[in-house]
Amino acid sequence: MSSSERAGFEFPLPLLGAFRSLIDELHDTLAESGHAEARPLHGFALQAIGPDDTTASELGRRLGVSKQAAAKTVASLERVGYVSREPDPQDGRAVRLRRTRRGEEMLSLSAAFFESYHRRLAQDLGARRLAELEDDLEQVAGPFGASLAGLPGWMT
Amino acid sequence: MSSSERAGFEFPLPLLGAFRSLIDELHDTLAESGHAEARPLHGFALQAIGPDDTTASELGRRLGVSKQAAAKTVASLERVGYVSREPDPQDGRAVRLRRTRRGEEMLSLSAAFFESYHRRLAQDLGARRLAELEDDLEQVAGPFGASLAGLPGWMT
DNA sequence: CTTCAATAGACAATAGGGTTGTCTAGATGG
DNA sequence: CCATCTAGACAACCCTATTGTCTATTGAAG
Repeated sequence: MSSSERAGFEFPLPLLGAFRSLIDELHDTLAESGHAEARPLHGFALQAIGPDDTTASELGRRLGVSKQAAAKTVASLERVGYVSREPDPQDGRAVRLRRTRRGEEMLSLSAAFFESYHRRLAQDLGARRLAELEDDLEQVAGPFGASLAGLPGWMT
Repeated sequence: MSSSERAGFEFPLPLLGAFRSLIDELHDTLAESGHAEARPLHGFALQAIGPDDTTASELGRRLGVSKQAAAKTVASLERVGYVSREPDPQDGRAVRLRRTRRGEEMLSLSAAFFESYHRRLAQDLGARRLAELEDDLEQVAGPFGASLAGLPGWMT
């Protein structure tokens, strides 16, 4: 019944708020587990890199940013020890990126947090409501559901 | 039944994706209505300014950023003609910000878009599902539901 | 084998937006 | 009247994004 009172105006902010509170909570948890330097972008970039080797250019394409921007993200990842860079034996131009053990650990901790968060939601909302929430969100998100191309700077 | 298959991992992206696709669609619509220069930040800032006069410092407090950052946002708003600046007759230090007619028009167009988007969702999801979606999102968002303090730069 | 287009990545310049620190002018209360 | 607070301007600096330019290497076509 609350929705009949709600204006269309009030729909977007909770979407963003839910995302932010979720990610903020994740990084609080990560910080308590020895990953205080982790930034939200790191997790997304590490996932985009994937379990196998990649190049900075390819990462840029996956994230939808320029290769220069990707290179800077990689520099940040390397600085905190989440990614290693080694020359490509096959291609003299390329530098192969690989997630380090610490990078993998960060992703594992994130996955564990998301699972726990998910279980908490199932308790708070009920399994059916959570299932419907996820279905509806995917429908609303559409093809953007899995991309975060050029998020920083997107508002401005 | 799809949620039983879903990992906790897959929850955050649709939240962000839904928000982005919504805002992107809004700005496509705005661009077609003669507001091509409008940026997402403008809408949020104009709403924070409110229908009455405000100062840049107050805007900074409302958005949760420094007054210098707010001043730059105001400069951007003034550049595209969404806000006017006039000296405060009561307070010699202050500069009163006021939304211009064009700023109000941008907000009206946005409101109309959100209403239309909302109606479309009600059709696609059904009124009950939409109501539940909104309730659940607000619960998940928690106190962050209405704030966008320091969004740019938050990821990094 | 040589030439030439495409690619990886580095470097520089530029554009924003964020922050803190400093400064002046005006408001305010003891 | 003076001490303190506030608004806003200005500067310096950090960070990320962009485009443009450059070298080195690859790979394919002549």
